[in-house]
Amino acid sequence: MIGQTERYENIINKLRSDGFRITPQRLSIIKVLISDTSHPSIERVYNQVKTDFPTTSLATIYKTVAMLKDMGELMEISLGDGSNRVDGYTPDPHPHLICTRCKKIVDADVDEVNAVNTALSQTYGFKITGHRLDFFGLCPECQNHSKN
Amino acid sequence: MIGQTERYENIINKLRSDGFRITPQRLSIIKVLISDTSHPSIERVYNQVKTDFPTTSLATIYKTVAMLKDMGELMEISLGDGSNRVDGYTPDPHPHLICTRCKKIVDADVDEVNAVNTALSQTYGFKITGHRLDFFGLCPECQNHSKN
DNA sequence: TTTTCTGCAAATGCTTTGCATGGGA
DNA sequence: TCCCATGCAAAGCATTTGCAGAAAA
Repeated sequence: MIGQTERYENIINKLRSDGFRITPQRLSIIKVLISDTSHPSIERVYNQVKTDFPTTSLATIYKTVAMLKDMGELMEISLGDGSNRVDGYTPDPHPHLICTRCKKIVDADVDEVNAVNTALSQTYGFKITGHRLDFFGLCPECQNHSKN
Repeated sequence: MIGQTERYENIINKLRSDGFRITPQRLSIIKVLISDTSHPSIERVYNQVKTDFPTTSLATIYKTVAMLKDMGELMEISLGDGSNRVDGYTPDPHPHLICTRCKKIVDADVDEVNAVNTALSQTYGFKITGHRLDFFGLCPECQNHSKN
């Protein structure tokens, strides 16, 4: 796991070498994405960026997120109910634990995932390039006061 | 794994005991869903049902699919690109292998998934009630003629 | 100066909803 | 008969697109 500052520099350099322009909006969006560990919605990213750039539009957020996604710098997480979230904090694939009550999303990291990956490649002949592993359930907090 | 006929009966009985009415449209939709192994889109289900009931509306398909989803009889699979598919063939959670080139979806079944499940519960304290495991990559066929 | 990016607004596409009619129970 | 279900059309909503002006290189 590399530091945030280094990661930020890397992304900027990649943008530059890919011929993309470095705009203040993009810098702001990248900053928010790599520092927000809460798996924010696009709307939430938008609101955070707007504190820097009040004139920023939602469309720009969408475009930049799509660009970074193409570059492999972030993942999209789709909740069960149709809504989407962005995970730019850790670009490497990893499972998510999604609390169906409070909608909290926790990054999980267990070795067994690699075993599944290997087993699937060998059994089905797929060349796996990515995965989305979402586990739905109740987080420890919600297991207690979940009388509803 | 139970037979299709038995599964069909089970769903009908469950509908009845839950106070839902048995309509020819519902029967037709259920038949299509539990027999179609291709992980069809809603649109595809719609077209198949229309051969039985030409007057069927998309809205009815959506409503029935939502009902069956609530009953736990089917899953929704979200492809990377925003489009959704329905998996009503096997109601038990299982990983999907999604080919990003030809959009084929393969049901996978590997023991290692249970190990991941257990590890997550123990490590993070979540009470896991469901999961959606999508692996993206290239199927064996597309690995060959994928020069594009 | 050239070309890309931004931001607005309109368009899109999937899904849901309201409501009058039809049809199970 | 009573209500739920259907099907149409309209509404909703998140996301995408077109385009004129702004800004990076």
